[in-house]
Amino acid sequence: MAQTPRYRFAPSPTGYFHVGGARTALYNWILALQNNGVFVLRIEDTDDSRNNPQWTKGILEALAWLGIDSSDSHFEGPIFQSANAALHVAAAEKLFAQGVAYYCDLSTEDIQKRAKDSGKQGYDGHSRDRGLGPGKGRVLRFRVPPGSTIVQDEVRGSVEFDNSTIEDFVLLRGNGSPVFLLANVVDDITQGITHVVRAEEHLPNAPKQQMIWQALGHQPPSWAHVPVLVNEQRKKLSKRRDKVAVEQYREEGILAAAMKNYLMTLGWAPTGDTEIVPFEKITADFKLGSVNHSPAFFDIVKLQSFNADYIRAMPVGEFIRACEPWLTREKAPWQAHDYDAKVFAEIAPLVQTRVQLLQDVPSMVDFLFCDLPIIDADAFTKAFAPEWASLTLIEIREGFTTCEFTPDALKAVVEAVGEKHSLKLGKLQAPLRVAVTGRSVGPPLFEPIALLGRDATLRRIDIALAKKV
RNA sequence: GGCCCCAUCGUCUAGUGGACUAGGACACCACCCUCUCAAGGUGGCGGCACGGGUUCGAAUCCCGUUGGGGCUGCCA
Repeated sequence: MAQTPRYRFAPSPTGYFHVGGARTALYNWILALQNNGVFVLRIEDTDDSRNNPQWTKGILEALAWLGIDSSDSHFEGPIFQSANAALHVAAAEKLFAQGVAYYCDLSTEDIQKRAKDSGKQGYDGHSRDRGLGPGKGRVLRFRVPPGSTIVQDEVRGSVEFDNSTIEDFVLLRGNGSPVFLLANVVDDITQGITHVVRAEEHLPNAPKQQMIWQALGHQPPSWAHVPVLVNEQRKKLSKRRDKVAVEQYREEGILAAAMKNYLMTLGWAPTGDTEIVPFEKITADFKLGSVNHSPAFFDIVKLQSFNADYIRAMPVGEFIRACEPWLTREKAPWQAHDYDAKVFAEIAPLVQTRVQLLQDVPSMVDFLFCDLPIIDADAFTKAFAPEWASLTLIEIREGFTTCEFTPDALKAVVEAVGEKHSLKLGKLQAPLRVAVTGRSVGPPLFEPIALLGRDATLRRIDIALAKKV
């Protein structure tokens, strides 16, 4: 008797894939995995002029990046809503035939005028009993019955709506096309959806849609409205104002695992005192009933912290592979033929603990692959300000010409110069670091210098000294 | 305005009437470690919106106030 639970994620392809959408998709996906159900991906591409196939492709790619795609047997789709237009219209006609819906010929302006005259907001049911048939410019409206509608919500409990506060809403536009409210329900019915898990902004739609389900002769699904994600102003995340594109975070070098983990800590938390946990634990622990009721701030700083944690936890080999797109693409700050994967592999462990985003990697190693380092002027000035700077660097250069070119030997040379001048290594290395790497901060110095080789190192020191004098 | 939802450190959360001196994480600060920067370690700062109930006992239950949010389209 227990039927397979069927969840769905139904984005409309009107822009970049939103992190809030990703979170909703994740919830549905996890629930489907957990209950051995099905995750239906439905692209709601009906008639909106904003739709574009490019966005659909983006959604598919972003979901796949998060591990949600047809390679898993729980996945079904994508189904395109536009392909089912005939079913939507048929359902509308059925509702009209039943008398549950009626046509109305009032224009938006007419309705506004009537509302203004009567002092009441919204549509007043003017055409309820006018017996109008279908016609050009006429919309089909749902006849909201008296009484009240109770929505049983898995995260909020039961929510009651007084039907008198719900106006007779539109089902079919004047041009005959179905609106979201209808198309969404008809698709859910025909696709056998049993659980609707979506963002809280849809809660006011739930009573209307529940009435459509019932009028069409079906048991409504189990509803769950999860809190929205907000920005620092506590407003719902918007594509216009906020940085919400999943694709963009991916481009910056956020790891899918970090994104998934972080998203799941918004409005919910895994059991125990640790929030960075394997996805398997999240899948095992997650419960709709324990989802928070209030909006959550999407904190990019914390996301990045999660990401840094995930980066550090990677085996080095995996880290090196993950960095590759940022090192070999045309955006890399060096000539392709100057890049040496072997050299990068050598210092990779040193950069791994120093980046939050994969896109931060190139600037940490560029001095190894560019002919000459990109000198940071401020850092240079500051490093060479002390009177001992040039003097000690000349002595270090002396040592470098003859010493063994290994990290330990190089360090010994610098330490010896330091002892002679009573300077700590921390201070003394500053001019050397800027001369060789162009910056005052970066990975430990002597390993990269050894990698760079004697000739290149001496040349950089000479150039810095010449510039100074 | 109307309808609906919500309210624990700055932020994300744990907490489901006694184990709460309210726990963890991010951020911030200090110290330790250290060739810079990180990482790591230790410690610190910081919260139950307010007012009434109920109860032997309330962050937890009820009511009110205040504050925030969502919706209010022939968008989805």
